Amino acid sequence: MNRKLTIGELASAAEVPTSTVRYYERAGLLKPSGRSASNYRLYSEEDLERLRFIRAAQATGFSLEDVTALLRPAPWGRVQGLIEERRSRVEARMKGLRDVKRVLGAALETCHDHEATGCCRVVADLTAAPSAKGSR
Amino acid sequence: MNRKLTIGELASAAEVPTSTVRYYERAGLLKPSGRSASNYRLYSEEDLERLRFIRAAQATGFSLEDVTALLRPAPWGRVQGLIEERRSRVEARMKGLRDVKRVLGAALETCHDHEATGCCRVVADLTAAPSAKGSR
DNA sequence: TCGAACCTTGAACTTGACTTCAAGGTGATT
DNA sequence: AATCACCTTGAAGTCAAGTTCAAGGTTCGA
Repeated sequence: MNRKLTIGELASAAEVPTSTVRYYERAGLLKPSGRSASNYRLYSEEDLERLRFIRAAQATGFSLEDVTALLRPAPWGRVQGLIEERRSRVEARMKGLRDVKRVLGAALETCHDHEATGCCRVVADLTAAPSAKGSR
Repeated sequence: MNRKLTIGELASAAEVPTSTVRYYERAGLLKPSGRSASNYRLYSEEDLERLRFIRAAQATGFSLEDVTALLRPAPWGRVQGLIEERRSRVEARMKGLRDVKRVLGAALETCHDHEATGCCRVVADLTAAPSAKGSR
């Protein structure tokens, strides 16, 4: 039990190419927890979870540098602040996504409205400018 | 009223460099709605909204190609399907973000727990592997 | 009428995130 | 003992998304 994975096993479990895993290692994001007698990289289940986290964070718009910061162990005391900061960045992204979703929903309605015209120029009202209003 | 904006005005309203605006034009994402007598680009409020949308979508992990697709007017009939597809991509990102958020929350707790150790290795339990569970 | 702060184009450069290549070693099967 | 699918390293190549550069034209306040 608790078997170690080779790079290929890890990679296919997380659905990333092995080349990417090696790249993440170069980038300091994911080090194998060991090496086999024949110098093969060996990874633990935690490494797999870490890799999955990297991909999840990245897929939602964080750069690898961001992810590095997200994953970096920090001396207690700073941790709380860091996490708060990280959470607020996530919040900001969520807001962005909600905007995008709203636009898509609105688009659907609008399209439906003038279905007759045969065409629809999505996205008329959008992110609702946060400041500087006056016209209209 | 309904004044047209120069590229600089547009850019500062949306907080992007003018070079980026020109780049988006090259990329086919945002064309000025007109030109001045002296060949300056001129943009409408709608262009500004479009630009803001581009940035919002992009900030949440969509590539410019994705955004192009999101914004492309489509013949009615295909629109509905396209929007559904786009919405599901947004949903996927939201889910990813929720995972990241959860991890950060968990991290905070964990840190708090062994505050005494002086250090915290964030992210032990993560995206909760969708399949292949058995250990632990 | 001058200078500062804008605008134009095209082309070259940069950065992040990978991918591909070359030249080999390893390990399981036949 | 061979073959094939894995693994190793280092270096080079690629692609998206900008940024920067060079060489000029424009607009506006002093």
